[in-house]
Amino acid sequence: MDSVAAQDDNAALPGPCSRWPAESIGTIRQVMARAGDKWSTLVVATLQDGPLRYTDLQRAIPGISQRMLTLTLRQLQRDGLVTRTAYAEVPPRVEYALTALGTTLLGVVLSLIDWAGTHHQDIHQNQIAYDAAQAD
Amino acid sequence: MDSVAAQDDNAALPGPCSRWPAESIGTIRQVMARAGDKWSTLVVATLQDGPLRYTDLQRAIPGISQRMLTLTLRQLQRDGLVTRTAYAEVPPRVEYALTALGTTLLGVVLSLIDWAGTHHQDIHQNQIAYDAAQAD
DNA sequence: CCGTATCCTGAACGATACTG
DNA sequence: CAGTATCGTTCAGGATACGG
Repeated sequence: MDSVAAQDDNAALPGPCSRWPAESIGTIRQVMARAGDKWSTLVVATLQDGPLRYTDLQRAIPGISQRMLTLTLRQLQRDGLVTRTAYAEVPPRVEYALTALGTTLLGVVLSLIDWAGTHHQDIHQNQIAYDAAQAD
Repeated sequence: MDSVAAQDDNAALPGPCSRWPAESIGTIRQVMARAGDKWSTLVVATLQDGPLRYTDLQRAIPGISQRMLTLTLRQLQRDGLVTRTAYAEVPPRVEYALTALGTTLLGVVLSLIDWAGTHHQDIHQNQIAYDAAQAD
């Protein structure tokens, strides 16, 4: 098992003259580590229409490795964002689903994805323009 | 300078689909690399009230290194999310500000931060419960 | 079918030193 | 003041192989 880096830096940082309340930095960072993680985001978004099995998730998310899928699911489960339900059958079946909390995150994630779809073309053009300007 | 890895994944994201259109994965990943990055997020959020100078940003964001601040600003600038304005004065002054596009991202980012503030306590409790269950 | 265990590489990041 | 250049480390994450 890899290190999971679940460190709790909710404690205040020593930085008096910050615009950001120092304690919120840790909070934001913690949330970003989950809500901003590309695999977590994709898994949450993929579960939006209902429970899915491990293999279904793997097929639904091209490019994810077994390792990262398992790791991501464990994190989400630990955070209470998804549930894992194993059915004692043959062959074995395991289903993952969003919790109520996970569903609240889904809203935010979908906003992000929506923003992506709306603006990625603009961004791409900006990048081309910027790179062209640098080439001078 | 670090590699910038500006890979080109095209195709628009049409809308919610039960399975992920493979071509949208790249798009999402690209956006996540910006909108989900902790430093980018913090910089954008810090610029919400108006333009700031390099040093101000550094003070406003505890824990960011010079290197990452510069790198993050360059990325955001390249994506057309922030502007860089240098005034030919003595001493030199450079101001960074959100573009219109950057402001649209700000909304999403603030949602994310809001979600963080609302639920991080729950998440923390879930983690404790999960860890306790594992300890058996 | 649903994972876990191990190895390994390259990218991210911080620290430090230097410049216009 | 506002960066750039370089180095060293850490670690995320892919590939692979194996177990329940």
